Amino acid sequence: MDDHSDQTRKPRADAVRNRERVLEAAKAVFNAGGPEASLEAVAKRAGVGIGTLYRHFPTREDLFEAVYRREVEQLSELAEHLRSAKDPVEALRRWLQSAVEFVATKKGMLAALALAYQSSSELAVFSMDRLTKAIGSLLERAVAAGQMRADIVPEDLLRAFFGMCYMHDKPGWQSSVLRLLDVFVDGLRVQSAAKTRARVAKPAKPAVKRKR
Amino acid sequence: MDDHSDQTRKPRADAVRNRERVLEAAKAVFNAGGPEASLEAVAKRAGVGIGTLYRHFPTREDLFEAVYRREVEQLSELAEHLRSAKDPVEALRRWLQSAVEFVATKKGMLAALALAYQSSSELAVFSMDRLTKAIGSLLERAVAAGQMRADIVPEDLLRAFFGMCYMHDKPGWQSSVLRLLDVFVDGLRVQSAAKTRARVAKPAKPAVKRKR
Amino acid sequence: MDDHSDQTRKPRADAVRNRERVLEAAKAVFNAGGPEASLEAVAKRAGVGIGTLYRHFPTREDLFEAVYRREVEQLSELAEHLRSAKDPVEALRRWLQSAVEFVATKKGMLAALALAYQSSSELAVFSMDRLTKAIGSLLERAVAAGQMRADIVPEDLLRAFFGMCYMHDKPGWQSSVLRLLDVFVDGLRVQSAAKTRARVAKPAKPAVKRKR
Amino acid sequence: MDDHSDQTRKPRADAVRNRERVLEAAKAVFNAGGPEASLEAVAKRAGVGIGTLYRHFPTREDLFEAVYRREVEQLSELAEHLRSAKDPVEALRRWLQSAVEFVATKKGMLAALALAYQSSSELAVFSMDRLTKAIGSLLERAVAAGQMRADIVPEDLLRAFFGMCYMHDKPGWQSSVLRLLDVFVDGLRVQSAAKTRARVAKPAKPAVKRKR
DNA sequence: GATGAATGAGGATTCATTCAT
DNA sequence: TATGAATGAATCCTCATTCAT
Repeated sequence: MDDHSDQTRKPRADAVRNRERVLEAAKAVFNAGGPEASLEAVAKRAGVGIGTLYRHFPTREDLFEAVYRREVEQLSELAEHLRSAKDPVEALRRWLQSAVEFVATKKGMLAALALAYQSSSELAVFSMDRLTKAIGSLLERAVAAGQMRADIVPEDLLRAFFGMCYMHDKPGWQSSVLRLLDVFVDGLRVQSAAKTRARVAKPAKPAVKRKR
Repeated sequence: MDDHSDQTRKPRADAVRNRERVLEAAKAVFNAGGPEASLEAVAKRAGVGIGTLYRHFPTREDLFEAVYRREVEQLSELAEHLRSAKDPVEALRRWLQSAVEFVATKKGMLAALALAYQSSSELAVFSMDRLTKAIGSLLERAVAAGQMRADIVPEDLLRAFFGMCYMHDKPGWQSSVLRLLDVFVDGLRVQSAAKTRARVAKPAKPAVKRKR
Repeated sequence: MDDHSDQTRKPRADAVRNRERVLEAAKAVFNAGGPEASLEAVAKRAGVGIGTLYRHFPTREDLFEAVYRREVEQLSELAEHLRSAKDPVEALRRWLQSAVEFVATKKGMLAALALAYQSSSELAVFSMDRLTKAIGSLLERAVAAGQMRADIVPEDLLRAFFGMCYMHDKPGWQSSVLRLLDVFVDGLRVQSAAKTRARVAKPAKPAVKRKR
Repeated sequence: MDDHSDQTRKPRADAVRNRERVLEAAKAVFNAGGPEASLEAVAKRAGVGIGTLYRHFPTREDLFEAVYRREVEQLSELAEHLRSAKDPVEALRRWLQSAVEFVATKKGMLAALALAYQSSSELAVFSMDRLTKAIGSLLERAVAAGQMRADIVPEDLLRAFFGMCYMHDKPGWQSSVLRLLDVFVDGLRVQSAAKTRARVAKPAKPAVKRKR
């Protein structure tokens, strides 16, 4: 085959390395300085020229995309694993807890979530969609099982989670958020048998009604 | 005291007027463009020279301070009014609800809260202190009455409230936040059969009354 | 009257000076480096900060405008003076000669003319219009007097003049252009019967054959 | 001669092909975007890597050279053909007319001519030399035949021609230039006494006919 | 006190050119 | 040889901030 028809020749080793470096640097820098951070700072931290950064990611959005998309996917996959858990309420609780961990580790996560709420870029739409579906599937199960109130939509939960995590600067924020999520999930539970009965007396199963 | 030694003599009329104008403009501009907004934009909107703005508020922080401090105080005072309410849990719930309203109206509020969490400026310290005390007093009563879990500190609540409000861009955010706060307060309640019964028994509609 | 209502307070002395400096520098720099020249080079040559340049002329076009508009007007006025000359052909010849001088002195002129032909900015339209009218009035008189061929429009003349001047780099270009314009005006003259006859006598029709 | 010492051995087939591609692309790109056009744009259009372009043409000038030299030669050869024409004045007129056509078709021509005047690169020197000789030979004949004024040098003519063509953007530029060249050649003709007399004779007001 | 001019640092972006593969 | 990645200089433009009037 002719060289010219070979569209995807082996990517050059240094190119791959640099791409990776830039991504790493971008995570760190966007984290520290927010999404407005200087691209030159990213390049410098990555140890590459600014031109190299631009070659790999022609626009700021492209860089965002590359940094955050995978993180969103991982969080989404986590939800899928948890769908097989026995207790649906606990599954949701665990997802939220794991998500906190996730945010703590791969901090870029937060920016991705913020993006999902604030912007309307392609990435934001993707993120919102993906996460909404992830939480939605967990929520739905719990509601269908009659263990959770039906008036909370996935977007609400996403907002709550995101919001609680958002200010993750102060030391100890993790335990604070974990406490809050705990309270929150408690609030979501359909309350005690008596309560439940009372509520069951009413129509019940409104979950199906949601547009889903 | 002699007039000449009086440091704060009659402030010139136009100076007062300009100060007010700048404050108004700053609220509007920071609201629209975030706290990074251009100070020249503020001056222009206020109809004064940039130099005038700087005379009144030598640093960006000073301007923030002047814009937001009063808003924080108002929110704090609200808590004091609610201390006299009968049901301490409902008092807290109502404070949170009112705070949402507050944020919806005087949007600068959010910036003030964000500041409280993120920065460590004088204003931030002041805000944090003030709001923590406000929420703390409500929380304390409810805990003391045995109606609320004791493992949540005021800072947690502040974070939860702030976080939930933070993404106030999408239309309908208010009702979303109100739903979430409702769930949250439910989660805060000490769960006892008696209480539950009581709830069902009594009219107890404050939360239910909202359109939900 | 209140300061606020005084829209055009006396322009600050240094501001005026700087504006003038920038204009001077711009003329020189655009001349040397063409219209693509760096604005920072202009600022540097003017001895002002780049910000100052931008304050006075927010866009590159604004600067062009300020630099060239007046030159075009002067050239136009020259045509008006010449309308009162006795011999219309000589008036046109003199205008062209003076224009060469003009170009030699205020070299920015050339750029203005180039602009008139190439771009379609407001300035270009203005220039084209103004110069077309200027030449047109001279041309018209000569044609009306039966001393000049009628198949040449002002735009043609403008192009000829502009073109001949365009390469004004080599030493001695002025005399070259003056010679050429002389030839050109000769060619514009209505040719006597005798000459015409002579020409017709010979075969020599290639030029006549063209659509003309 | 030994194959090994032969500096210009079989040029690799693809190398030849690429060279040609680059040249074609360069013509097109320089035409569209002027001589400042991006070399990467050229490479992209040629479908080769930027490195390949540089291998074939180490400097921008080299590329210019390769693109334009042949065009200049063609124009020069045209002059030689016309030397055998009967009427020397008409020969010159026809050369100029053909040159306009040439410029219209192979637009790169203009750039070559511009180069000849503005720069002093090797190519410019070559072009200037070649074209000066070409025009010079035609001019000389006409002057020698007593049909043309003797005070115009080849460089003058070149300048006139080049200048008139230079702004070849507007639609209809060709006919405008052809008209102008016609006038110009008329002006070059040696004028006779008889001619002048005749001129005064006619009153002629065709001026009114122009659209004005 | 008010004004707005001046300044320059900072950050985005584009390309010519060199070099590793 | 061909490729395209890497580099950084050059330029544009925006503001925060200081100062002359």
